[in-house]
Amino acid sequence: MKLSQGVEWCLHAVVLLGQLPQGTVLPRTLMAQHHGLPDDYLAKYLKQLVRAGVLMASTGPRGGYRLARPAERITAWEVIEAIEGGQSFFHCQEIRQCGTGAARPAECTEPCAIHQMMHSAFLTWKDQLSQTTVADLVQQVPEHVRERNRQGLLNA
Amino acid sequence: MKLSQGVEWCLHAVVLLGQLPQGTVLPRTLMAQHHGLPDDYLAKYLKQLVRAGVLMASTGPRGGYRLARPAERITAWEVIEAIEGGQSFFHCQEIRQCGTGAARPAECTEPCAIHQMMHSAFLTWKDQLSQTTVADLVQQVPEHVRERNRQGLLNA
DNA sequence: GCATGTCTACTCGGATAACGACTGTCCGAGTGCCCCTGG
DNA sequence: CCAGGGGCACTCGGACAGTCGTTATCCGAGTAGACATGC
Repeated sequence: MKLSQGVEWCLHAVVLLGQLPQGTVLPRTLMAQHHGLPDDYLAKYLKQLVRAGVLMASTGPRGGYRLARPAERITAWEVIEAIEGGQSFFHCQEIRQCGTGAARPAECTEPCAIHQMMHSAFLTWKDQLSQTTVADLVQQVPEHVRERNRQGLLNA
Repeated sequence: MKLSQGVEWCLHAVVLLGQLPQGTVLPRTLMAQHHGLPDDYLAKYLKQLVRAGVLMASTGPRGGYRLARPAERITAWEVIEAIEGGQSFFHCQEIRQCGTGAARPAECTEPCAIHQMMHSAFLTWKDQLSQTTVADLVQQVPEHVRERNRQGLLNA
């Protein structure tokens, strides 16, 4: 099992936007070149971020993507949710109710122990990612790198 | 992203073995019938549990699978690790070192913020599953269900 | 000089192939038990 | 009646197709700005 690489790309894209002055619009081409990513394929994922309300897109000259909200109010989980769908990666098939040892529906009023454990672990994972904002990630980028990125992107 | 269904099957299989007297050997056919699973396909996953040292297999008449250790000393994570590989589901591609905005290797002595966050969340997930043993899961199965399973499987 | 209309270049969005992993199935290898046979 | 050997049924293990999701790519729709033109 592995996450789509789009998760990494989108997180980097959002962090990149978070390094620029609030409201800055960045064309996809620049983003892709900055990280050495295929422009067309990156579009597939950024589109999903727009749908999820994380980014806003504008077309035409001087168009591009910008953060839909201040970086402090966008969590890493929102980005992952937009790409991966946000549902638990464990899907209980209720096999306890199948086969010769099937439990009766009356005995299955609540999820089985395995389901509960997996769901609990997933919530822990999700919660941890929900507590990290894009602003937190931006702050961990060294200042001189941020400055270099601003110079490279705003003057382009 | 989703976990292989083999994870669910194997967890149920291990919990089922944990309900029987210690050292009980159960043929795969019975296991599959008990949960209504395809026997041949289940083999694919149980094999991996044997390789990982979670189960022990014996062939021939009266053969089958049994727990390699007492249920108290087998964790849920071990089962998942045997099926899914145990590595983090986030693979950092170091795209910060690619493209026009590439960081120099000297600036990348430690993982990037995104990598650190994802890895930390993964460890939390993994640790939580490592703290749950098969015995814990067995105890959450209602006693009358356990008794019914014992009757159904040992007398077969 | 200014307003207006058109035209061009730029940007995002949706639709369409190629690849790989998970899913599903088959047959062969090995082993322990049972039964038959001979003493 | 007992010991030994052969046969058989049972079980796991590895190898081979099918299906779905991720990956990768292309082209079209729409828009904002710039330029030329007429007043």
